[in-house]
Amino acid sequence: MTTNSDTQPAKRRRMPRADRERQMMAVAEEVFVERGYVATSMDEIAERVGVSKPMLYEYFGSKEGLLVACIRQARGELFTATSTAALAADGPEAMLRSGLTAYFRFIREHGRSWSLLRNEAAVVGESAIAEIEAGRAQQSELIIAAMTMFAPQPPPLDLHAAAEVIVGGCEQLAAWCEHHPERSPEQAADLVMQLTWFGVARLVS
Amino acid sequence: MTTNSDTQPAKRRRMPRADRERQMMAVAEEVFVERGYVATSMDEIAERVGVSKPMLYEYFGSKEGLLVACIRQARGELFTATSTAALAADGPEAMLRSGLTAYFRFIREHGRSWSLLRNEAAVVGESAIAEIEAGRAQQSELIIAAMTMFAPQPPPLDLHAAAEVIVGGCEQLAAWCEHHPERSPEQAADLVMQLTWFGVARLVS
DNA sequence: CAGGTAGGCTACCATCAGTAAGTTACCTCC
DNA sequence: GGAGGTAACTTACTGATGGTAGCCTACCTG
Repeated sequence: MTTNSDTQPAKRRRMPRADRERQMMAVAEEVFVERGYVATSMDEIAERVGVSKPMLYEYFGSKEGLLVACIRQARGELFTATSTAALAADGPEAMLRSGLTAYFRFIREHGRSWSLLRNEAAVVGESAIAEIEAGRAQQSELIIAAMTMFAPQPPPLDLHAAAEVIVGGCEQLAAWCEHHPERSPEQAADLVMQLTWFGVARLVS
Repeated sequence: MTTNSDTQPAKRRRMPRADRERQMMAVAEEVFVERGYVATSMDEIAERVGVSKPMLYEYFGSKEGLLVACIRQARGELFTATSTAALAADGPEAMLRSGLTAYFRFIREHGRSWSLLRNEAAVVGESAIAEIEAGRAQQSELIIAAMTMFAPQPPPLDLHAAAEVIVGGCEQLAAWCEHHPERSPEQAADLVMQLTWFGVARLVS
């Protein structure tokens, strides 16, 4: 059952490291989401990949390392989505709105895996938390950069703090939206704009 | 070493269940914060309490149960702090500001344990996440209640969403403030007010 | 002081993260 | 087309740890 040996060509083939790593991460993300980090065993991931456990350790070092790799990839995708959207807009208000919209769209599409990875990270220890925090910092700095782009003076410390509030607020709002699917990503972005734009505009005026 | 039997009076004494539970939770919170949830063993908690492992299972059912109990207690304390502060103020703006200030003060004082418990929760599975979410919902409903108190019509759905944003934003800002100790709880509360009050006021007008 | 009960213990199991040491498919270079 | 090096891969194990079964005993009540 595990090895599909009914047709001879499907024998487990060797695979270049990069490909195998991608495959492992895809399977790992799936299983982590399905079972949760603690309840997931490395043996199960290995079995689903069709490979033996030491390979996972060869490539990712530890269970935590595997989780961190999954998080890092997800965060890279999220950052690509938001920064692309933001940079395509003109003017600070449009940039913030575009970035927010892209954010809520991304979360809606990758919602399950994203929230799981975000949540499960903390249990692991230092490195996974650090990875999550790095993701938030990335989003926060994107906001700061976009806002500062039109207000050349160095950003006030309050802008950093405000960016943190927005990032945290969006995260929570995205989670809330999962239970309120009638709210579209655009509406969510609009609400954050209505709630905070007045305050942000004053900081970058 | 484990049993301090050098002086005869210090023999391990039996203790009523409620007291023992409190003691266990205090020790567990300490160890969870110190090591992180995954790296903490029930044997270690039991040893520090001065009791054997099955007692922990007798009282809390599982490692997860113990964590959930710790989180629930912390969340109760936080809610007491914020709701007391908010209800002592008059007028929606003062209420929100008081609640926020109390929140950031509480986090600053119980910061380590709070963030750890919050973070570590997710790794466990359903019930710990649920506990954390319940805490956020509690704060969010407090905000809604305080705002609605002066705007008798039923709260618009946007107010719910806005409350979620504020709760999430405060959480993130509190974490950020740990790395920026020059910012006082009052300043943090003030920043959130400046950033969001305009938007909130429009919802409850 | 009998004796019930709640608090407590020892000793164990099953699972799972992580590792050591060996095997083999595939590619390269003669 | 074969030698042989290397990277992919395996089997078989260990130690730690969450969780449990079954027994013991301190303390209180009568």
